[in-house]
Amino acid sequence: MRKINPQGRAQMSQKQATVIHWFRKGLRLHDNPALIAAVEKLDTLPSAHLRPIFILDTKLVETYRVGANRWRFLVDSLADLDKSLRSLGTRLYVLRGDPVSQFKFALKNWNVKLITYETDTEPYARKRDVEVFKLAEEAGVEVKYFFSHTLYEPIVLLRQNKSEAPKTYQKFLDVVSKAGEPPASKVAVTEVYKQSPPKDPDKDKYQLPTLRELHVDESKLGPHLYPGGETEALRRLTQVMTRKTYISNFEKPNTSPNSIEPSTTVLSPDPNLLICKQIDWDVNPEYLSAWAEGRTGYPFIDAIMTQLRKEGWIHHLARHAVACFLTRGDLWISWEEGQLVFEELLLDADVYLNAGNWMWLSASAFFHQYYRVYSPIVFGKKTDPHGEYIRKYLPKLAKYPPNYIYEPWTAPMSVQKAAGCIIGTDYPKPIVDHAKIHKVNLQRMNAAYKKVPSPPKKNTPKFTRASREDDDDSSVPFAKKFRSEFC
DNA sequence: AGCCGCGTTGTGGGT
DNA sequence: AACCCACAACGCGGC
Repeated sequence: MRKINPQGRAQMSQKQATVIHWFRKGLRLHDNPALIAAVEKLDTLPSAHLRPIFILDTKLVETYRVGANRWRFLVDSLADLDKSLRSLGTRLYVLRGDPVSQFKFALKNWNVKLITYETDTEPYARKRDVEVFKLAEEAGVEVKYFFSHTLYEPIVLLRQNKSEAPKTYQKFLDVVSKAGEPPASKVAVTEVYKQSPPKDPDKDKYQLPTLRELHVDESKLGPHLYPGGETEALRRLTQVMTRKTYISNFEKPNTSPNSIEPSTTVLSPDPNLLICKQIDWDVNPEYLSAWAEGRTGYPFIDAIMTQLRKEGWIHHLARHAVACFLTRGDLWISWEEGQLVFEELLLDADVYLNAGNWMWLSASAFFHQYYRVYSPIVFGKKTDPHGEYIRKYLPKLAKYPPNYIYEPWTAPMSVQKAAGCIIGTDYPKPIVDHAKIHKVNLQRMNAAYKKVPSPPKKNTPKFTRASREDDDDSSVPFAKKFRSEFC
């Protein structure tokens, strides 16, 4: 007669197969290929248990600077996700601790058959995922990951660009245009178990986090304008999509102050990916105020700055001319000073467009042909040879003949007297000699561009160039392929 | 969405 | 008719 001992029975129940879907960023049921893959796996494993998990990295909670509102957004999102999962006969299991330890525990105790997740390209996530992947590999457990956080697989785009991130807008467009159509979105998961759900062995464990647990100082919470969660997000999306005028005008953001929050991915603060060239700009309050107040002695520049100050709008090429003059062209003052003046004076100032355009024009980012220097004398002549624009905004110079109006300091004294405007008395002499200073500045730009940026920290996961053989998925073991892309 | 100097080519008037 | 010459227009490379 065989003895049945309770321990053995417990052991038997632990043998129930488990499929893990690891939620990280994509806290949603719709358009979630990794969740779909997890659910599909259940078909081949009768009575298997799905564990949708979220790991609260407690060390991160203690050290990562996240505001109260953002923590609340996460708590909201997880609660909404849990609610949706419960309606499908499952739930969210919130594990606590470092992800590697949590997976060690799970792999040891849950008879895991498959782990699925959505890829995350942030450095912290890549390092974490590589470690978890190794653990799973050692345990002989299959892992499936999917690119669904971004429209395209970043690795594929990188490969198309020789494994380098595009740093100009044109390059970015080129790369995307060769990538073809992004994959179609996936329908929401609406069913998990075909039969009645297996019993939850951890009914009272792995509960949702609370604000208190996350040390949220509730006095720092702002009004609850944007609750987190898939349900609320879809509601807002649906609502926006009914506003046809808003949508059709969205490409012209200058008409709409209430735009959707911009993505911050392009301006990542990661110090290893510094986008902005670090240039040794001068601090020169005299030059700065002369520029801002339209008394540089260059009529074309001063006329533009006068129009800006008086009327609040200047043509975009005029913006180019004065931005170049302030920064790399002549005065060698930081674009951030110019940004502040434009922000103060431009009726159409948009903080992101303004900052981006100043970086562009100063050749600090996106645009790098720094030897393309606008002349404060000849640039305006091409479209206004008689200087009518200058006459309008600088009436002191209105009587200068066309051949002197762009550089009145070259006019003979007789001409200056006849025009009723003595240079150096009635209108300033040029504060810099453009012909000389722009050459000096070219050398300074040259030096700034030659300066090697500080090397990336060691151990930072880095995209490496994949060899041609790796393109054939079937010939390369999954783990090797994964490492070649993520380690 | 630069500017300059240089060389080449084209043009028109004059000898 | 053939040639000279000044000048404009254009393309290119370097910064």
